[in-house]
Amino acid sequence: MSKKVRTRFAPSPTGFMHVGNLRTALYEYLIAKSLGGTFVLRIEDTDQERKVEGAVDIIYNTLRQAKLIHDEGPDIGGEYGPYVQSERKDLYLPYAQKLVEMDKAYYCFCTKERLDSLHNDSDDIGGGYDRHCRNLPKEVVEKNLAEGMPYVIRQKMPLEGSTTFNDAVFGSITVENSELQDQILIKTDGYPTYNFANVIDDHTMNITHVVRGSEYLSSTPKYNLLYEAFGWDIPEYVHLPLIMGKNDDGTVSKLSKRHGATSFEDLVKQGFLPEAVINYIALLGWCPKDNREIFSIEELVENFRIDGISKSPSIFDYDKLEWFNGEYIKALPVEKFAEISMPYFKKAIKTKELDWIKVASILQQRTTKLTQIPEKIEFFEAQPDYDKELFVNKKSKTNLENSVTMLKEGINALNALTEWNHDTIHDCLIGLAQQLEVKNGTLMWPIRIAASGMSVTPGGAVEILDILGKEESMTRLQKGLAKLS
RNA sequence: GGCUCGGUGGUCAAGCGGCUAAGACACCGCCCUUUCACGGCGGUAACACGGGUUCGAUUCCCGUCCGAGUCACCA
Repeated sequence: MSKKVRTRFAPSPTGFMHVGNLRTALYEYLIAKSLGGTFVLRIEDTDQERKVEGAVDIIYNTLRQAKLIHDEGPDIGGEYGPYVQSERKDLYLPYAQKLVEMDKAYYCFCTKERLDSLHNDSDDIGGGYDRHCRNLPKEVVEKNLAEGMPYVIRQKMPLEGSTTFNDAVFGSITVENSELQDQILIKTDGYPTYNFANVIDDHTMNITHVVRGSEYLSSTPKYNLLYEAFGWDIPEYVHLPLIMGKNDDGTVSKLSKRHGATSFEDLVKQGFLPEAVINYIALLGWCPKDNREIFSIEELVENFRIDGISKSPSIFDYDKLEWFNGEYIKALPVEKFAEISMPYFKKAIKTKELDWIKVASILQQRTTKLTQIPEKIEFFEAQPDYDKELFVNKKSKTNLENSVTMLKEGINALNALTEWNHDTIHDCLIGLAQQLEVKNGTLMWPIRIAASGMSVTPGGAVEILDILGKEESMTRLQKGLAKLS
């Protein structure tokens, strides 16, 4: 109850933001903010071989778009910097050496080749390191070191006993120490491994809640042993259930490329709104007591509770995401919707000058993904070559014969209009239907078909004529009439 | 394979010893309607299995089965 809550998001700059990662970031943010704490961004780039150019910018951009604003980080600083592990490189070795002094770690001079053969020899999986260097005489170690022989530093796991730790979502977990590998702490290149750097950084940065995917559950005892060796307080562990994808054969596995878009950027590219993505993944593994579904990031902060996190893995459901996206799209002011849709409008409409607000207003209620837009409106740009059978519709009571009449009458009536807008067109057509003593659909159907050339359109006949303008409308209606005669 | 974790409809999930086992997505039907959609109403569909504990188990314990994660000089 004493310490101020601090969580950290510690991604590796791999070049894209997996939704599982993003969800971890989200929960870290929510835990910190819901408890009045601090959210820290730390870049874990200890793997020099996997460095990707521009990857850090992707992290910043994603966090910004997702509205997960960090309080400390490489770009804004803070009192626990530096926040990039490669810039902290010199920090780790002394801790590892201290562990060696305490006999909790040791130098290992085994070559890559020896390790490889070790893995190959053991036919059953799980051979691991044979602890070859665990008890090298001190003189040998010093001699090797003096000769500049490459080395790693390994953690010296207890051979007996067991280690128990507590997790906020999974509860108490006990593992036999004999199961634990003498994992590497410092690599040959001098960089710490992820596991080691994590412990050192989390402690020196005063992190109170270690939040991460449940794939780390089995390595957590090793962390505990490290904390205990140093005599440090053990943080609160919060392991999150994994996000899975459904395979074609019905099995499930960790969400990956073959399941569809898995990165935040890809999702956005596919026409999903950042808010919708965040809202959806927030509910993947967490549930409020009242089972509400629509949450802004601020509302999530208000309602988030760690005990609402579930243990079982969940499958990423693109259908449900799409539903969320539709809800968010519908909730947008039409001007805003028009603005974010503009790139998609332009993709379909290259020459015509349309009233974008009107286009947006007929699209907004029926769009669940922005990428659906172009195909829905391309008929405004150019009419597709349609079959005259489209004029036949049972429900509207239209056929090839009466469509001719409807079109003729419609053209005459519309032609007489001096003002061309939604209301005048609407009143004109509705009035005409009454006058002809036919149901609205019987008149509207052929007109909509002639105007669009499509059986399914966003908006009805009136909206389409309005957007098309009088001149283009009349041309299309005449063409439709010609097609029928 | 060892170890660890998990198992409520197709999916996300509520439930935390007693309920006709919620809700949402998807699917189906009806209504609304100038198409589609939106919206409204309704429907199909679940406690993996076997033992205990208990007056009573979806809920607690054990076993089985199934699934996942992990066993790297990757994070």
